[in-house]
Amino acid sequence: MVVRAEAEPPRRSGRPRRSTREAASGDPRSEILAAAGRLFAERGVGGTTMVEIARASGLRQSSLYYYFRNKGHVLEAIVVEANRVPLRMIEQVREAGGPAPVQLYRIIRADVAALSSLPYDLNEIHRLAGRDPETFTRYWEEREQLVDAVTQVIRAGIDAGELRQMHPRLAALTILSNDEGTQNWLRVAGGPTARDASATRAGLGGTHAIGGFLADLVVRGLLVDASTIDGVRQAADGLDATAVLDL
Amino acid sequence: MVVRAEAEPPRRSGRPRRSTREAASGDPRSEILAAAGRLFAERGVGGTTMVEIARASGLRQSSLYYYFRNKGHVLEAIVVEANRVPLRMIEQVREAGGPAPVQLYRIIRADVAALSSLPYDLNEIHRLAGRDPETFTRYWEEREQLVDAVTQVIRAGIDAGELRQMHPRLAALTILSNDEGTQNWLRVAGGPTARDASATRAGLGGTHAIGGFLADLVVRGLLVDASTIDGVRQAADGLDATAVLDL
DNA sequence: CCCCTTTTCGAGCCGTTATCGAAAGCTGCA
DNA sequence: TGCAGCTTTCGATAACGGCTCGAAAAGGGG
Repeated sequence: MVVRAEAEPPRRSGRPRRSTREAASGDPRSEILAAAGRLFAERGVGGTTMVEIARASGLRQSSLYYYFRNKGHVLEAIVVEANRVPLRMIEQVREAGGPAPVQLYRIIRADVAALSSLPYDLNEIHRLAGRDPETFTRYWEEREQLVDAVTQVIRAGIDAGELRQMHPRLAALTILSNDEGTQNWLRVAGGPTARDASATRAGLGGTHAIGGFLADLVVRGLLVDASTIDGVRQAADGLDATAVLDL
Repeated sequence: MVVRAEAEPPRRSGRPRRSTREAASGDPRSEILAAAGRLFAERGVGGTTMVEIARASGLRQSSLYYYFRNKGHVLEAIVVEANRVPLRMIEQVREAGGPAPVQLYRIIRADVAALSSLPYDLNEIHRLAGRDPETFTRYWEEREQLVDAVTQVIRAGIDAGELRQMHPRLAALTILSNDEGTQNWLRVAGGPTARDASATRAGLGGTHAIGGFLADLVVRGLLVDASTIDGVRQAADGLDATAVLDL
């Protein structure tokens, strides 16, 4: 079986579709991804069948395999974005400069918001990607970059004497997994009763506020002088107000 | 279809098994759970089939349904323990008394260790339980108790003027999800390369050390006077050294 | 006009969950 | 002794999901 390459050379000829629906936009590959993304978000990866994805993109089930080797590869194509959004954000924050604690504060707050606004549950992805590292090489590479970036910010803070002495990578991993953990209960919302994120937000504040709480907590815990947290928060607020991070 | 009740009235008669293996211990129900537990731990829930569970407990696939309505109920029966272990631990810590920050410190450190030593990945459970709240009622109830308990500890700390002013439930949720997040990367170990928890521990310390790091970070972030963290840690160390928490 | 390439489809294989009815023991009672 | 009823196990099979395969249905170039 040969799978249609990602970078498309020729196009459009072939046997006509039985269903004409959704022939709208350009290439089928993107349409499949769009449809799959919607469905994964709605019902989770495990809860979505290839037949459903096919129907939603105007194809028959078996035609999907012309574009993707299997279901995992459909997911992979969607999910590279999951790490890229936070990566871009961190880059922007680092370029903006400023003291390490302020950078860290902004990173944490924005990361929580970014992860929470992903249509799918990052934990599900994380698990699936863990079970099939071959398919998800890109995912793991970019996650590693994420850890590296945060590690460097922390190291800089330690060197500048602003952050306490600690194992920078351990701290980075802890922070990132905290962000993911927070995303997780924002999504599941602490129980089956209030399942969607908006319900949680109503009770406890938006993702910005909740991310802010986490950032406050963590950065304060890392600071050499905890009392400087107020200045850090104000600086972060100022920067986030002016330079809107485009996610 | 009638499922054999959980509390067993009569027992043992019926058609003999084709395979005699594993007729060892008492009731089949426990044997199934034991086997399923092992397999879930080894290959994850999704990666384990009912045929495998059956074979491992000396039965045929269809016989499992005499004891459990479906695969989800097998999982549910195993997984109630997931919340009970931390619950018992928190109770012990609270009974031991002492300042709220110390209690919190001990709770966080022990929770990370407890979650990490679970044979299965709590995140997978969390997700499955979220998708099927009916089956997992007990799970959610006990998780709610967990949140409540931590909330109360925090509230006590605030009232005593030891912890900063904050939304106690928000803080409790954040802390618990951080523990879960930490468990998550301890398990997946930051990437597909070093997949088992021991590999991670080798690099960054045991679950006790990593839990300690998180506890340090979080409690310090919550303290009114961050400089008291050293006393808190020492108190916690002392208590954990003497009164060994039985998990 | 016919062959080649591209795209799509239908049929079907295989593995998994779950159901159903029957088989195979045991127990107790006529 | 024999048989009726209960409990436990099994085999067959339905339903469904992922994935493969070979062929059909176009368009384009010689």
